[in-house]
Amino acid sequence: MKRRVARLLEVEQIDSAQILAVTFTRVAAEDLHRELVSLEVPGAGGLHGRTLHSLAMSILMRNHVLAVLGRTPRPLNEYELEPLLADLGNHHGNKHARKRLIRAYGAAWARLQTQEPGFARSPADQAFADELVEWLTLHEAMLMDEVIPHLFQYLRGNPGAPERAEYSHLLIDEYQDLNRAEQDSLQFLGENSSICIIGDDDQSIYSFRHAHPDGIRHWAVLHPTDEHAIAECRRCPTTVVRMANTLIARNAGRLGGAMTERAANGPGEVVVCQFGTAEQEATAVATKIASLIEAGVPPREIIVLAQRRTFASPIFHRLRADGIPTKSYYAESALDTVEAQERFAILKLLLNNEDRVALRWLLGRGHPNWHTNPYRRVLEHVRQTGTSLWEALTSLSDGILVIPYTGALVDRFEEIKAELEVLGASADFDDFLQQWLPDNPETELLSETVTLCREGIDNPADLFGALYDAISQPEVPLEVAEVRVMSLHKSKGLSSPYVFIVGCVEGLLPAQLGPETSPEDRLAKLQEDRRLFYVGITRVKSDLPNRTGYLALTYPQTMVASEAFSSQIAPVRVRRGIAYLQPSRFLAEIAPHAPAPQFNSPL
DNA sequence: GGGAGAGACGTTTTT
DNA sequence: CGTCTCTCCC
Repeated sequence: MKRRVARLLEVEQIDSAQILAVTFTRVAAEDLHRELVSLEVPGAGGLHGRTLHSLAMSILMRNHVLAVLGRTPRPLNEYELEPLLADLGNHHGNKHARKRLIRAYGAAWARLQTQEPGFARSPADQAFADELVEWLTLHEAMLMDEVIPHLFQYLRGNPGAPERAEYSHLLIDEYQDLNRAEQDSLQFLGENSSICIIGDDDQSIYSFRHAHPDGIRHWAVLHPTDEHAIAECRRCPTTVVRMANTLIARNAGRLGGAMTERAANGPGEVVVCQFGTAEQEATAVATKIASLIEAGVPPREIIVLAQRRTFASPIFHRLRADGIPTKSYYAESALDTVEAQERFAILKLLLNNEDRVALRWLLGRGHPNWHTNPYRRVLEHVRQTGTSLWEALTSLSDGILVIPYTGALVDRFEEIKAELEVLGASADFDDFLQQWLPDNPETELLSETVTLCREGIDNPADLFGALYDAISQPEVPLEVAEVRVMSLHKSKGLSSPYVFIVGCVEGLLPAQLGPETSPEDRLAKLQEDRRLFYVGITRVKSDLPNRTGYLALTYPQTMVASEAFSSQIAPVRVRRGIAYLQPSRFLAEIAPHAPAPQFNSPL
């Protein structure tokens, strides 16, 4: 991608404004920009990689699309989904089903690669969408996921949109991770351009957001294409390439064939080891990492991949305890506790009484059903009279307005209002901070974030802005110095000379599926999990001349049953609180090229 | 609105 | 296995 951009700029003399480079993540976008700058090609520094979401948002804002629809670009925080889900009511199915519907709506209802995006596929879907949009409109907010459906509708409905003719060259990275709505939106943006897509169907691992490998597989069938296959695996040791080839060969409909080994990389070292318990597994991994570091391996060259937090945490804590610099990518968000969420909501409401989502969250907080019924009554009044939520509640509180069965809600409102008054009366910013966020172990992470971004800030509005950015768009350091502990999903795009994959057990890799899952879905998910494992093992890098690459695949025989259940790992059987596990079938699949498994031995 | 009891759920993840 | 969610009833 980088080299193509360089060629367009340098050889073909294309204006950088005519080139659109789209990436899946913010990190990839920053990465691309950094690489382009380092190329020292004239104009390359002016080209920024963009995520599809940021591009969508700027197109929608530029064209006042949301304003015309009566929508407000106030994004919902993750935790603010709770009252929304409660208010939507269970005639749409249980909470789980409602979440799934929100996700499908965010994919513009194209759940499958073969489905055309843009319209609900059933009256039930449509009814759900109507209710969802009504709630969001009334609460003057939107879901992050709505950006794509809105972009798609805008581009489809406006054949004359300037954006459809803005670019002469489109470059799209990680194409296999895009769902149909995203693919089709990009198709509109590039309808008069040369399009270059980059991706690997064997690394498609985002079906939960309705991205399927068939998207990239069908590309060349639908568009005249000049294909460039990259067959040689330049990164991995030869043993790993062989393992990966036999593994992925079991998947159907693949675009490419086997990867070619690069003999110069050397065979590498692969270890497969079973442990009696998950605890022993964690200890062995941590011990091996400690000895590697002892031997002079820089911590940043070691990654530990765990598909569940429950496998990641003990290793992370053990390494930390040993004084080894370690970073967990499962790290908690500052808004993980209800207490922190409440502080954040109070701040939002203090800055804007009309922040209806914050107010709705605060009104329902702590109640099993979020006070759905009384809230619905108040909302009905707001809807009919066109007053604001804050005004309606103030009138109720003052007794000017009477709505039956809303007593508990009004009591709660008065508490909130009283707290806002106290905060509004604080003497100065320090006093305000003390009042707003008193010391509390439950809000410790939020306090830390406040400390981090407090510099130069002397009012609540700026504090909120800085906090919001710090929480929703955390800085990703370009250079890490630590051992990294992360999920297989997060590891995509990384490579490292030392890779540990822990918890390689059946029921996790591949994952357990619900009893209702259809045979086709089962097969599709099995193949996706196989790709996930494939992504994991191919993170190993031969870093010659020093290192030929090390991969450890480990799995426990038993683990604490409650942990297995709470992290959706299907045990073979459970006895006295202990879950018994079987090795991942993927280990059997790579067996022809992998070493024989060891038991309880040092790695 | 609250309590009791039955039943479902829990994960990975991007913007 | 432990907790949350849902339904039913008062």
